[in-house]
Amino acid sequence: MPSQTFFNLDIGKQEKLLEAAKKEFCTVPYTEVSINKIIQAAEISRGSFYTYFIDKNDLFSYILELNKKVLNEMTREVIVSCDGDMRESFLQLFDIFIQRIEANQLSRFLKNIFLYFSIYKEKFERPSHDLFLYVKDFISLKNLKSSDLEFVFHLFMHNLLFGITEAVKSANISFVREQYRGKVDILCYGIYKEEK
Amino acid sequence: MPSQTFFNLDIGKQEKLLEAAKKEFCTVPYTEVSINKIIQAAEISRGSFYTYFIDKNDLFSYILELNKKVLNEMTREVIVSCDGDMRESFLQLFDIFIQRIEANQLSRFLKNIFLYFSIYKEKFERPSHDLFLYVKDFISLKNLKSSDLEFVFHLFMHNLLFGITEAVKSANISFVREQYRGKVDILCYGIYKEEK
DNA sequence: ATTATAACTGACAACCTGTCATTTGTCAAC
DNA sequence: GTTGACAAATGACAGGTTGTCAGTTATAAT
Repeated sequence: MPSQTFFNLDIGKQEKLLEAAKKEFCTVPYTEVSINKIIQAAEISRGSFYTYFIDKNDLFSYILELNKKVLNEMTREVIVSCDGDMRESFLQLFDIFIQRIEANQLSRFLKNIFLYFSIYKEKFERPSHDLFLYVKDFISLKNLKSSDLEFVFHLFMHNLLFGITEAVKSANISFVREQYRGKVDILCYGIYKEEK
Repeated sequence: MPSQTFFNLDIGKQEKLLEAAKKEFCTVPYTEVSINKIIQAAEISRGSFYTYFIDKNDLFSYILELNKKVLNEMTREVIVSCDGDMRESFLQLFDIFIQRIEANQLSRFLKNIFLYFSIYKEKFERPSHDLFLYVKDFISLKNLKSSDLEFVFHLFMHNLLFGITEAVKSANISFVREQYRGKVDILCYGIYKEEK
């Protein structure tokens, strides 16, 4: 979160900095983002920057926060308009995003977040993909509905990784284990009571 | 991948470098890993390092690769021993990992990868958690089995983010859209044909 | 006009990475 | 034993980074 000093600035100056930052975050991946570049573009001194924000991550989180509000609001609205039905909500949410992408209403910054997210995902999903290729012929299709097997495999892996992570962190392993097993069954049998 | 020069080194020297690197990767998060520290610990010169590996990521990928083989092999074995049944396989995989964690057989490096993964996850799942709190009261439970609602919400969000990411990247949006809708139904109705 | 407070500055120390001209080691051939 | 050729190792260097802090400037209030 920015310091009070930052909020004391006149809006123009605040926005100039935020715009410069957004531009930089959109141009290069997170690790390569240079505070030098940002302060040059925003025409402020190094010292000033560090009175506003703790570090790069603080700045990034703040920009994310600004966008999050809009997204949160939108998500809630969609869910309400769908009478709380998750399936319908998430089908609609996707379409709304697609529409915005096509209409170019999705800010460059958000697009970049998604692409950044995608690089991040790749780092963890590429291994998962390799593993899938390595084992897929051994997976029995007997009990499975015909569905996107790789996707399903990723869900299971995702869940497994998450479970192990929790286990590494947690003291109460048997609790983590029960949670894990419950989630496996959600994946197997779904979350909806009846078929459509 | 390391250069041929690296493989020409005698095994002792190779391992000394890899051990130093592992230690460093286990001590600080990826971005803070310092090649300086590694070469000091491994007692090699800066120039040598750069003839062995392209950069930090190259080194990291290689160490990951060394571990991956073992994990891939294990996964396949478990799947085969479960006659290809995914549910049973993933239940067992978790238990095997837990066992290794408890027996301290899981290398410090792998543990750190999981913890590192967890920091990463947090960055993307924290927002999702906040969002969940923001909308959960509006979600209708009518059609849902009683199950871990937050987990389910994460799965939907995960899927949505992935779908949007694909849409941002892809040219064929209607294909991405169909895939997405299929996945939503997998989440809703599960992947197994019959209830247990 | 004086003072107190808030905001700003840029030089600085302490790091980092990747390069490259040069030195050192090794081994085969003469 | 000497030479030459190639592989490997070196560390100083250029050009970057971040975060700090003592000093300066602006603003507002008495």
